[in-house]
Amino acid sequence: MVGENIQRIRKFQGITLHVLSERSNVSKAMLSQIEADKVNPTVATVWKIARGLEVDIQELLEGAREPKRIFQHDRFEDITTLDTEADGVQIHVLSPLSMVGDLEMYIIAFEEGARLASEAHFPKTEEFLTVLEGAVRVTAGENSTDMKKGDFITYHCDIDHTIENLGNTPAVIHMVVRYNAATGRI
Amino acid sequence: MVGENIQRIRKFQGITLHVLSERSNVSKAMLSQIEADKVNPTVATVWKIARGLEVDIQELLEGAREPKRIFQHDRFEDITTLDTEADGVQIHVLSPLSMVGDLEMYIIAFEEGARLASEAHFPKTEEFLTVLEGAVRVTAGENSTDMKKGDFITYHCDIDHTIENLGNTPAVIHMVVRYNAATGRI
DNA sequence: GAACATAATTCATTATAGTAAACAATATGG
DNA sequence: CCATATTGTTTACTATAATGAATTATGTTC
Repeated sequence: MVGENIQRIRKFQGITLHVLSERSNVSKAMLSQIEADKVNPTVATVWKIARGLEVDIQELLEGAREPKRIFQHDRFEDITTLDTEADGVQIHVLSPLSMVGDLEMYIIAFEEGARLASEAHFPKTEEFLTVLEGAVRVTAGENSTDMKKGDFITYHCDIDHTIENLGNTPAVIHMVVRYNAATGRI
Repeated sequence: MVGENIQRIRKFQGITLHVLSERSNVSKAMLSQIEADKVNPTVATVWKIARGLEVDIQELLEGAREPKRIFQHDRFEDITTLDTEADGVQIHVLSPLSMVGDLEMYIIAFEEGARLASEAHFPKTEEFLTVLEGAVRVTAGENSTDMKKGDFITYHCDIDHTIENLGNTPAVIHMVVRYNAATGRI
């Protein structure tokens, strides 16, 4: 997976293994083997390659998931049994009452460990979430994503979803909820 | 650096090297050496550790990384977003290109004295502005309002309008623009 | 402070990441 | 065609990542 990303970016930039080797100080033999997924590079090597390609290391690691990711069952149970509804979560409604059911905007603050669980909204409802401070984990269905300050995510929320602050500092997010009342939008 | 992050998160979770070793399938000897920065782990090993800690691998590799933007509709997919800067105004586009002309979201940073002037948008276009840091003055037509951190305003912007930072500190706002394209929506 | 338990570090060994150099494959030109 | 670069792969070797077992440190309880 890492190899595919490296090769894709290298080919896109139109540079050879030799050039990338010079720019990254990684031998072209190693680059060849990494791209062919024959070896298991160290983080230091991937760092060098990322610098040589002038991309962020996450660009190279994206999609590089471990084959089998299993949910830790004990932890999952812990989370589901917590009854922290609006406990440690402060919701600040920005949008006026006239917009309820249309387009709603909030500032939401999470204390350490706080979580906000939402049941499925009406069909085609979308949420737009921007992290203003700290970090949160957003889980919608089976998908789960960790986000930091400055990160943005949008997702359909016609399934149950949760937002939780796993860090050791308060987290603040900006949330926009749009209720797509049978609009013909994409 | 990776070692520091791993140890910090492990200590925060209150688990031992032995437990993390079981959860990650990485020997505690290796974990010890990685935390002490005595070795140079492979990405596969760091992946296993990240899974054991239930964090994203970027959490472990990060020093200070650029904010990442995620666009998730039904599944995770990447988007391209634009960043423009001119005259002390930095515009950070959050929403994906697929939403242009529909619902757009931005983080906009103003240096001291900077101002952003917008011509009239299409009819019935609305803007929703939240001040995240500092203070700004919003002028639409003859109306003018001063806003500070935490304030929220919504206004129709089918006339020229400007946003300016009159203070002596940088200002940051969150902006939502909705183009009401003759929809039957309220 | 001896005895016990638990946590983290070192030690000895194996597996493999990483390199330089040789090799193979693909052009480009005369 | 042959010669000569240019690009990517394979080989031979060295450095070191990774492991399990032994060792040292850190508590706890009697």
